[in-house]
Amino acid sequence: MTHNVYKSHDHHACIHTAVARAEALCAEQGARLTPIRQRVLELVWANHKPVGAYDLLPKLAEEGFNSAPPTVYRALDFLLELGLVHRISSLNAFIGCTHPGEAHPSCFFVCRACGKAQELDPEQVSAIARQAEAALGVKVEQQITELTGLCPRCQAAE
Amino acid sequence: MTHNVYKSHDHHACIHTAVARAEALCAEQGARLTPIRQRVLELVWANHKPVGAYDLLPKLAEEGFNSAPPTVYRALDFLLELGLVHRISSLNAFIGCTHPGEAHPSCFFVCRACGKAQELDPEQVSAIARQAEAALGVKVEQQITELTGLCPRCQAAE
DNA sequence: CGTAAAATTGCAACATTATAACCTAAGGCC
DNA sequence: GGCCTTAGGTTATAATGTTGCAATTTTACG
Repeated sequence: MTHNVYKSHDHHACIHTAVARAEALCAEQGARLTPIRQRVLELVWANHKPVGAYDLLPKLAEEGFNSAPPTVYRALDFLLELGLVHRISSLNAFIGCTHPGEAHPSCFFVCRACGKAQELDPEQVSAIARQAEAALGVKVEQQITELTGLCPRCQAAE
Repeated sequence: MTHNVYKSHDHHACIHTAVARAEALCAEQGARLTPIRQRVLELVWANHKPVGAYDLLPKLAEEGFNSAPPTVYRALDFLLELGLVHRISSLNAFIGCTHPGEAHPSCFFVCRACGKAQELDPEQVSAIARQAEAALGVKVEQQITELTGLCPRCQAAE
């Protein structure tokens, strides 16, 4: 686990790092990190909380970007494709990936009180896939794990 | 793993068992398995494929049940509450639980070709929760794991 | 029983999330 | 420049899920 979002940290650096990694990955893959795509990535990284596609629309509009649903979904699809963001299915929301570039399952803990999401070590999650493959003969192509509960701070606050 | 949905089996028995377990669980908990709720459970168990809420509406209508969205969502909420069905978030769909009554995380493999879903042993999934709790100090309340890929039959067919 | 409270259902409208279809504009390449 | 591919703009619509309230049924209990 590279980082713990429930501890205080220089969040500006998180955003900066995410953009730098995106630029590097796009250069490597011959993909274009256009202004809309970059801005959507930054907005997804605005805090460590999963963000809905429709939450992004007004923010893009404020900044003079086009902001119809297809615009933001296309940007999100692009970022998902490159592994720069993950989708949290149980929330219909999106969150920045902390280690893009390496193929890995999506595995998050989301605090139900403060909403912050922490990406988890995918090793154990991959083990589930390997076991399913061994037990059933299936071939796993994608997998997600989503945990919900209370982060340390919100447990204390209750 | 109690059962492998990718092998041929007497599926009529699956439905029958599911209803019998539901009746027992409701009796135990003082909950009411009304006609709508029972029929929704049966329809969810119609095959081993996750079913969307809106897929159920016309089937209920055919049989003379009321079939507005709230009707089916209320029935599904009831069944979820008792752990008789699980929700597959990545598909916006619902599927019968193979071992209701025991609190356990939702963990499924879904074949992207035939659509059949197999519930998996939750032990490894619970281990992920325990590790997250140890590493981050969080308290896990709910968790889901969803694997996608190809079942043995569909691998052979490709 | 009989009545009050609780649970369930019917119903209409609406909110949220996501996609389709079709066209225009911009960038890459010979 | 001319051609192709990718990206973005625009409108409409599909798919999924919820709210609020009234009517009804069931249960609890004296």
